[in-house]
Amino acid sequence: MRLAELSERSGVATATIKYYLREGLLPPGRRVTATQSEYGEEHLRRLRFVRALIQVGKVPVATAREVLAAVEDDSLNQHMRLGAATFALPHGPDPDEDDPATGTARREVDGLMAELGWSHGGEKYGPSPAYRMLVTAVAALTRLGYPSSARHLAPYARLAAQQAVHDLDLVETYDTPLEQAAAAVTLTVLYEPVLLSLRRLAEAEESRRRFGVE
Amino acid sequence: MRLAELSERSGVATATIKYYLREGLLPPGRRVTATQSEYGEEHLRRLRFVRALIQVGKVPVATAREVLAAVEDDSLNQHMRLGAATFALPHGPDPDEDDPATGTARREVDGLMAELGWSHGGEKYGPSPAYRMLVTAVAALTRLGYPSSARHLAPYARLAAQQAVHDLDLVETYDTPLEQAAAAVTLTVLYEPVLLSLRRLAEAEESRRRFGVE
DNA sequence: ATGCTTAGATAGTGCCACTATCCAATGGAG
DNA sequence: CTCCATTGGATAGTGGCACTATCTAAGCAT
Repeated sequence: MRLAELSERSGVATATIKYYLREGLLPPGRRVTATQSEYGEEHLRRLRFVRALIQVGKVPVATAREVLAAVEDDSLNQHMRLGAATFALPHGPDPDEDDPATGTARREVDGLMAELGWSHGGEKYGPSPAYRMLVTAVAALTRLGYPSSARHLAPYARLAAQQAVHDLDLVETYDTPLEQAAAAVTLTVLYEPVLLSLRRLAEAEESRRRFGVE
Repeated sequence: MRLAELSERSGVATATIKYYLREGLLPPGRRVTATQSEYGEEHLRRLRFVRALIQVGKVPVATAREVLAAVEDDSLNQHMRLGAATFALPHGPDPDEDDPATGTARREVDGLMAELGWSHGGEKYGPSPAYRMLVTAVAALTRLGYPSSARHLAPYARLAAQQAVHDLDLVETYDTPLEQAAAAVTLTVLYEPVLLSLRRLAEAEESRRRFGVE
């Protein structure tokens, strides 16, 4: 298949595919002549994955490249590989250490982690992006005076733990480490909008139940 | 308090505050002279809220304005007010109706909604943004060959319902409709990074448990 | 009275994800 | 065998967005 067909079947403009090739999100095709390359089904699949990461998962192009590299890095063991992929994911601004609310937030988060027996997720490489993201968000809530103590967060954390069990069950249905790593990234990135919208729908339902006319 | 102090106490540059005033995210201060205005604690609070929406919640400026308008629109009843606020929130690209995967996704989502007894969330105003977001995300998963049937999604939906119960419990701790609406937006927008990072931390924990070398 | 601050207007910046244009080299249609 | 559409590759341009910088006239503070 040549560029035009790849574009046709993926719904991505040829100029954009060239851009992704330049950026290293797609491997080059098999060179046939000086001006033609041949692309296979694997390119199509990869292109769809990249598109989903960028459009649905809102992952920046540069980040997508790092995530894909981590997924395919076979110098890592499986736990590290999954970690590397999720470490590269977008995670918002770092905590503002000048703000006293950050200190408060950190103590609550640390308390929560301890209560649940979770590790900070990054003894070797510093706190994980997810941990920093959590501290930032909790600090913002704290500044606004909304409840964000370990006690308030614990029920949500327990629900998250149940999500994670489902997530990893699904990952383990795949056979090869590479497929597993790809599945883990998909689960983390593409399931996020799914879970988010499910929660919003559930909130609407619950709101109708409590406040709804009708 | 004058502009400089508002900037000082919020950590937001004066130029940015002027920008927010121009964009209607902040009400103008009380005019003291032709070139001075006085701002109060309420401005500070509002500014912090706006900042949190934009920086932590990644809500575009134009969208933040709409959300704030909906929260303060007292021509709506409470359920509608909460709905209007969340309708305005960012929700990604609309489903691609040309793609057969979208049809498949829609059927699964509709089946799931029926199974749970949820309404589509928008009989009067068309499908809700959350519903469209869910269809888009499920279609993307479908195209990539990942499981996204109603059967797979149901456990996550049930967890979302539990989150929603906690969410609305918290909303109901506030007395006035306005505070409740503000709390609902905060919960939807600012809790999202919290839940997201909790899930990622839980995944890391579960991954360590299953794959981890210690 | 004089230097700092402010409101308000306008223009510029930096980043990002594309998108458009060119060129030389094919390659397939007739 | 000729000729036009397509390709890879290089480079430059676009549009959206969230600021950010500059300027001016008018106070206020000392």
